[in-house]
Amino acid sequence: MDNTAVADTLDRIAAYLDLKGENTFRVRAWRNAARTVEGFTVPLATAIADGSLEQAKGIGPAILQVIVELVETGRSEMFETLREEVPSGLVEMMAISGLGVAKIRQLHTALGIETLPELEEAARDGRLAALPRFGARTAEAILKGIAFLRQSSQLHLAHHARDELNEIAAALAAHPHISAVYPAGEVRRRTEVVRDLTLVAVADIPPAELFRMLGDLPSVNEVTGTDERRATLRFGSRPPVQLIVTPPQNLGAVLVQATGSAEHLERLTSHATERGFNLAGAALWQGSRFVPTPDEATLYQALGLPWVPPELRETGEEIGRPVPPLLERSHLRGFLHCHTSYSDGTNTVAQLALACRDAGYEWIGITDHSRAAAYAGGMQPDDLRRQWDEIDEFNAANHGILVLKGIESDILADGALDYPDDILAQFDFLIASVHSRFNLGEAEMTARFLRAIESPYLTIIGHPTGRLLLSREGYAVDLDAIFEAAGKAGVAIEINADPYRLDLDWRVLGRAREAGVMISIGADAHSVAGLANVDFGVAIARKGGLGPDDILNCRSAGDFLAFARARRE
DNA sequence: GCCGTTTTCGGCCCGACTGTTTTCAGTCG
Repeated sequence: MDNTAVADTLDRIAAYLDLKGENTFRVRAWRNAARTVEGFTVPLATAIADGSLEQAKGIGPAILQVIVELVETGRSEMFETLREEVPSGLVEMMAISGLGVAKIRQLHTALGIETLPELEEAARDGRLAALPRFGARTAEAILKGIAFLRQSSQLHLAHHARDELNEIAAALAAHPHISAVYPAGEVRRRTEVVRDLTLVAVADIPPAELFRMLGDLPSVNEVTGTDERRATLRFGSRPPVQLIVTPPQNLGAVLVQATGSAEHLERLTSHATERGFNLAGAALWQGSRFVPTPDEATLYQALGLPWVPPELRETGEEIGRPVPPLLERSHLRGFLHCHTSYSDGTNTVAQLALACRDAGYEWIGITDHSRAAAYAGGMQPDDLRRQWDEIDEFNAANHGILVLKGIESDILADGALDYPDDILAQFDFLIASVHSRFNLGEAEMTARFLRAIESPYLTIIGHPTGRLLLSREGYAVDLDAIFEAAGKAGVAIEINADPYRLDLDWRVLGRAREAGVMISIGADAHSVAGLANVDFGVAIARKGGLGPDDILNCRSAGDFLAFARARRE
């Protein structure tokens, strides 16, 4: 079992214990252990062997034993027992906003509710609202929550979808008749959520024959919906994957069509038709002449068009336009937005800094939570002084990366930042984010941001809408008003690269740029493993058409500091 | 369940809002 699966299982154990009414600190211990496991950048088997797992904070004998069992055998006695004791529907209900374990337990005991459909029925027929401390509004909120959950369950977060596809692609690539496998669809276009998992395989035998052979593999549960070149495969309990098979001479045409979007393809097809081509099937034809397209560039070229990077294939308007210079990971010189063990991260300043150095960054901005974020171990003034001393000491030792002193300050309800100015003045830069009071009206929320922007110490606005993909809508806020104010004030706005956020949305990046806003890529890393988030931030910037000149992290440390200081003078 | 020590138990993450009550339990970040 890999690290992610182990972390998921630990979280699930925590949920079961919680639902059983266990001590909350015991529950929290399992949740914390899941976060610790996520923070490991080496496979857990390695961490078990070299003793580093045992040494890790939050991993005691009981949890260690379960992790070892999971890694070695893929299952856990404790987990299996819990799974039999607690109905799985109750765990699903924990994802409904407004429903916590206490209420779920009450529903279970009082009404015998064990599944989402049963919950929905009780919310509709009035039984739920009649319970003590429930009511009509709660029933309403739960129905909305169920609807949201249903919708979300059809979708995958980008990083989950990518991991699924990569694993299956690797397995398929080992097949003797498959020479290459490419992720396609939304995963390749780097959308923030993904509906369909699509792979393109290049094979040297007819698709039907290949599908038959794949169907005989023990890891493949099901091959369905077969037409002449596509089938839906199910590997074990994983979500279904659409596999499209092509000979090498049509790879370009097939990959373009498998990648989409529908709007891009529609425009591309009509462009082809106007020029006497036909792109409807699995290949490109010019009249009755077959046009080989061994890669995508050949296809676009045949149609007299520049190749379009997959991230930009959305509205169709990108066709025929020159491709703008797009951001690449290698352009980034600075790493921004990370949490250390001073607040809710799992690694030290030095561990994060050295990992960033090894990943090729020149500088890193440390941004732990400010004091109002008590739930996340927000920093008291004493903590700040200790961290600043630690950073000074680290920088004095010349480790080959510069550490900057930052903070992720809460934006309080009235728009004030979370420390007095004399403390704010001592940071090299500031990220400021909203972490509470989400349900102000749009006008009040917007005013809150505008007031924060007035502070000369603010450098970057963090995760501007507060959305959590597939679990929480962003709060109501006038983004364009914020763009305008930030652009004028010289305040940057973050693309939060946490794959659960990806906030700003790529669809609004063009408007931010037009308003003169600098964009920063904020990893929101809570461990060394979180450094990998940056890849998602880069993808979102590219989808929004942004290049290195638009991105604050592409500056040298000196230029970044000058950007922050310019506001204070 | 884990941690840390003035070690083998006591403390661990807390403050504010929401919908329900009519004083507060439950949820959230």
